[in-house]
Amino acid sequence: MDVVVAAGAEGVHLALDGDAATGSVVPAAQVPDRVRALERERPRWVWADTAATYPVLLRAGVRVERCHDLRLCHAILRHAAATASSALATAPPGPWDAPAADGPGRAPSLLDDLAPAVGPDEVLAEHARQRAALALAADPGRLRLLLAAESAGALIAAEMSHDGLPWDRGVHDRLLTELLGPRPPQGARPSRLEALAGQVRELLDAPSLNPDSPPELLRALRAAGLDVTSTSKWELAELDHPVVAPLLAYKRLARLLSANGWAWMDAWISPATAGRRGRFHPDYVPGGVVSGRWATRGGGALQLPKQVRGAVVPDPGWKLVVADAAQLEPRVLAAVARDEQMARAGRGADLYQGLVDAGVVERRAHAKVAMLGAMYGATTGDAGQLMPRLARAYPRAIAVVERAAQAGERGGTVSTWLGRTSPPPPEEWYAVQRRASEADADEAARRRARRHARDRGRFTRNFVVQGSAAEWALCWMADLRLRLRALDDGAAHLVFFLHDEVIVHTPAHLADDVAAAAHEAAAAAGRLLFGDFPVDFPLDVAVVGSYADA
DNA sequence: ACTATTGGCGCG
DNA sequence: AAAGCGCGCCAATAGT
Repeated sequence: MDVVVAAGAEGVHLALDGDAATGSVVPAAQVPDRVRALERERPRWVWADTAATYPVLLRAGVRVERCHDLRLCHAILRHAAATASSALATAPPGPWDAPAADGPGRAPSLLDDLAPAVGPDEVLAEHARQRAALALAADPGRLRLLLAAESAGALIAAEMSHDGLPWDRGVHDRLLTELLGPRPPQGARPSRLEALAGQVRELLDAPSLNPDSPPELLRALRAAGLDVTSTSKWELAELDHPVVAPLLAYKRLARLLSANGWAWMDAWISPATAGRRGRFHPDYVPGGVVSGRWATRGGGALQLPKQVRGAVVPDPGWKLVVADAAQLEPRVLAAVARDEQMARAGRGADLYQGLVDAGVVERRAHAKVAMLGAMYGATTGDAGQLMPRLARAYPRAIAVVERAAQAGERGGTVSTWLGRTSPPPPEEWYAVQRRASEADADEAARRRARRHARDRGRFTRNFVVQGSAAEWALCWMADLRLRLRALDDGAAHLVFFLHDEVIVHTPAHLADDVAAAAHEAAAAAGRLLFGDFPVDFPLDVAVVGSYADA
């Protein structure tokens, strides 16, 4: 059963089975109670924008099992090759093509969230357009699954933002103090950082140098006789000079301070209360990356450095279950390509070791660099050298990424396993190609065009793998969420997601059940996407009292 | 004084 | 200065 939810001038419309005639209009304040009551029938909630609507329900203590997010699904169907001829895809841009509005904090009420342009009639119309577009697809099952997974992801993102990642401010402060020195007054450098800056100035004989300024630092390095073209740590690490060690230490600590220092803690970590740690509330953006990966807005949740993960600590009596999928992308590639040989290499817990055992490469490190090179489009270095051996051992898998790269180089699009289609190149890209193919094009123009073409090829090559892996991860997480809801009293809940890794916050006595659920969900996601194709998705799972111990 | 870009680096 | 993809964020700097 579908229940369509849409805000109108007189109240919020709730229509059963997409039929406006059977619907009712209720004041916004009563919506959470009505949703709670209807949820007992386990409907699929159809609404314009989970990020706008669901936080309101969550704040009222209401959770739902399933939804269909029209905005996210519109974006997929609008660009999918499989629905390219639909009315939805061929219409001029409309309200559904607007980017996601701001995050969870923006929504004072259901009524205010949904612009009149997307009133009840328009919501019903869009739902109908999406059904019509799906009906047109040659293989609608996959797209249907993608839309369900994307929508489930939207629910999870809102729930995780609402619940927050448990965070111990005391541990965080101790970490910072040990590494940087005590918290300084506003604007001042912490003592340890200031000491390192002093050493750098001394060793470079540059008494007024600001080491945070790349141009200044580069000039000082060159004045000291060092042959560098940038101030990046890769280049600095090559040098043999006493300034290298303190400078790299400075950069590392300066980064920690600016990205995840005390100011960040004050801005992003809510205070602890009795028996409960503080919380980090990231603002996730499902579908925020073209490949289907999530992005975040503010807080940098997807870049939490290993340095501060010790501050992620469960509430007293609770545990963190940290689960990540081992070598997800190559396994997904094997499945997408139906490459049984490569899937066989991944039968154990370590696909890279599997390549060694199969005699494809001598060392595990080579297997890793070769696989990454195949998926990212490496042409030089170790990765480039190893490509022919990989292609000989796994021709089907390599053919998939090569075909994707060729499509991109020609300016075409590619699609993931479930049918998310890559964006076409920007107009500028075509202009560059046209210029190079004119009769009087010079060598520079042709080189430029070839470089653009290869850049595009690497993007589409990676898109099919990264995007299909993102689909597996969404299915995994959605399945795990349902298992957690069914577990005991439903207390265990997802608190973090990072592309191929999740963290569940759980009462300690349920931790083993949660770990088992994570494994079961991984197997279920593999079957859901790839049927009986024999590919494994093993997890590394740890039950810990700190994220640093995972 | 303000906004946009750049260099650099964190994560997968 | 990364080789080889995808992001977001910060401080400094360039541009207006």
